[in-house]
Amino acid sequence: MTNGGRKKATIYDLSVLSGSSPSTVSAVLNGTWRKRRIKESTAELIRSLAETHQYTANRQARGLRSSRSGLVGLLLPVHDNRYFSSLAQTFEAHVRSKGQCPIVVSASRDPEEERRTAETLISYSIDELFICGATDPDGVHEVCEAAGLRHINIDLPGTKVPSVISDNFEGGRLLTEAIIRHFPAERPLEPDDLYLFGGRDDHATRERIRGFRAVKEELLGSDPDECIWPTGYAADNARRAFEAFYEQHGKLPRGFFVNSSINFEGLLRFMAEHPLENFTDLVVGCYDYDPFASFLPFPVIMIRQNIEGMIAKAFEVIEEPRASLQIHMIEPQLVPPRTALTGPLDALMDSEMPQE
Amino acid sequence: MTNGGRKKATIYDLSVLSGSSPSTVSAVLNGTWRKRRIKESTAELIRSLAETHQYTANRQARGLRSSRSGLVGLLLPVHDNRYFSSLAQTFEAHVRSKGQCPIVVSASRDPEEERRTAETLISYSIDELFICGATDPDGVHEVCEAAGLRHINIDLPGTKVPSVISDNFEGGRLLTEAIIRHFPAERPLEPDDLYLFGGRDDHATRERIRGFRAVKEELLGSDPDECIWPTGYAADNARRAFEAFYEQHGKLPRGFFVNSSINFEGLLRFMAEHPLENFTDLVVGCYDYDPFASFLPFPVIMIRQNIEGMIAKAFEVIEEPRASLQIHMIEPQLVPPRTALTGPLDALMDSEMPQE
DNA sequence: CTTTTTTGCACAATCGATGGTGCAATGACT
DNA sequence: AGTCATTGCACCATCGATTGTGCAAAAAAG
Repeated sequence: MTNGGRKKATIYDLSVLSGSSPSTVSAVLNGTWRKRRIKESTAELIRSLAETHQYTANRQARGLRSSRSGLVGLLLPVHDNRYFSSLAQTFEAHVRSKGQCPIVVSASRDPEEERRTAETLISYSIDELFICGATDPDGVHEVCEAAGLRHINIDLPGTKVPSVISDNFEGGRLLTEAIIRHFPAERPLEPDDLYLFGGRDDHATRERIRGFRAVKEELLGSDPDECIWPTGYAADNARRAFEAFYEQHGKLPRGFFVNSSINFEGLLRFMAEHPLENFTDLVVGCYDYDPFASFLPFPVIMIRQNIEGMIAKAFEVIEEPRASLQIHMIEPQLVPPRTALTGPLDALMDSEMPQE
Repeated sequence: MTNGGRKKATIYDLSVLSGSSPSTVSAVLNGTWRKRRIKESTAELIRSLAETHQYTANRQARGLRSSRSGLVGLLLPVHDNRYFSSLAQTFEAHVRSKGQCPIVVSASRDPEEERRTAETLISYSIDELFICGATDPDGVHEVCEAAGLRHINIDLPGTKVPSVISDNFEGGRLLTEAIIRHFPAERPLEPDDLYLFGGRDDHATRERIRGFRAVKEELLGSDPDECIWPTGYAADNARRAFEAFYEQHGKLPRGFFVNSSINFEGLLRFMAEHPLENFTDLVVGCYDYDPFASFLPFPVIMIRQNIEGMIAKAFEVIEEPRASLQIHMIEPQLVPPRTALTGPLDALMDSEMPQE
């Protein structure tokens, strides 16, 4: 270690070593030195000193002075789910490619927590905030607005700044239609055989339900209200809903529209406690994609939201100086059963060679 | 908005408004005011002003002064995977409960990227770093050491600071034994029917292989070298390995030990291109737990690493002033097929009530 | 009514980097 | 030789919060 082992070198250290002033050192190391007419040889000297002393700028100091931090925040409902973790992965790649540092935090779908978390991020002077799947996007907006922080909504729209979301109506339609058509013509699905479980009273769920009902009306001719069970996003709430249904009817519906992979986990929990034979005439549609779920022993039709598309669009829109207050819809994709799609990891993994 | 809409209030603003000095304001708002013998009524006044002006401390300024930031880092290989995203979720909860801000970043299992990422985090003066699944933990250690940053290894051990890892040998044994015993006595598994796929030359893989081989030797009497295929962690590498095997043998092995859920995705990719009938006499063991994988149409035995246990232990050890250079092993758990376990989300979701 | 103690707070340096401004030294030009 | 422009850099205030120190005013003690 060139360094004694402890404290990091500062521009003042390098200033002493190089015989230049701190401002010169600063200019050399942050790239503004040409503008300041620093001699090439001076710059060279300082750069080499920085190198040997492993200098890295203290970003808190820089951020304090410039009131920017190089941090870009992503506010998620939760981490532990393939949809949001893929979002995080993709977000990270985008932020890194701009030379900034991603900071991904979850707020449990709790409006209060969302605001507090945004406050915290703001106190670190983050440069931008991507608000994903927030229960109260406009609440978070106020916090950002008050701090003059650029932000954008993803996945669930707000009314104060632009949003980039999945086309949930169309996705709901696609998925519902695919479920219905998956049943053979000789044993067609009845209207009261197709239920929607999960989700809550948010924009995404409402739109999916709208698509669901439209297609049911269109293809099955009717659309009973009792086929909609919004159980919230917790897996265990969904499980209880399935249990309740099973108690009531002695069986499950033949067709399911499950509103998210988390709700789908509730179905697994139900299934773990009931014999497999009960699920031979079952088609599940899930609004989310998970590779393992796609291969379950009954037909699972999934919707994969276009994560790369949404993130890319969001970065595009957030850079626009005067973006119009608009909801950008990104088309999701229908995934037939037994399909293994590639994800954001596949872009990374090239570098990883088998050992030995 | 009490605030005009723009710049955040500072202690100087409050100092003017309250008629006290900035240092008094600071002391009141950071809790050290009793030590400084500030009058209760003064404190009260300042607190109420802070409230109405929505004051929040600028953490870059605080961090600069105190050379602490309140940020705690978690360095992951990747986000997009249930194991690591559960880790992130659990880590977040722990950090939050200490009143600090979690910052989770991934480094793609690339040693160079790992060091750079650690450097970046250090430049933000993070207070602690949890190094999870790093390809080169000791490389990251050097960076941390040079900056005087407390750190600890998780999941993959290093040699310079304490590590908290899964007991991979025991987990490997458990999983291998469960795979073997899952075959009925009348059609027992032959030694060359049980293969291990995935992983690379890291501590975890080596230990799992050691467990695998020990159990094979013990229960099946022999343990051919060609049954070990370390393909790296990329899904597509694993897929190619399965294809290659299939080419070569015209079938898959009857028993699989798959080294991670990411490798398991490679198996799915393989299966998507081959008829389902090929997989009737197949038992898969996977070193990772994923609820959907557990319900696949063939027996899937999984290992769930004790994430909560590992994180809790890591926080405990990292707080110890002079922790001994030790590898703490946390026992993983064998998960039989068709099991839906609860995860870190279940602790959160209570607050989420079904709507309507 | 002094002297001592306690109370309550203000002052000022500091953390590390940034960027506007000023000024000496050098070279160019008449 | 004298004027002017250019080069190359140093100086200093600043960002917002923290913290050691000092010192008046009030209270207690004598």
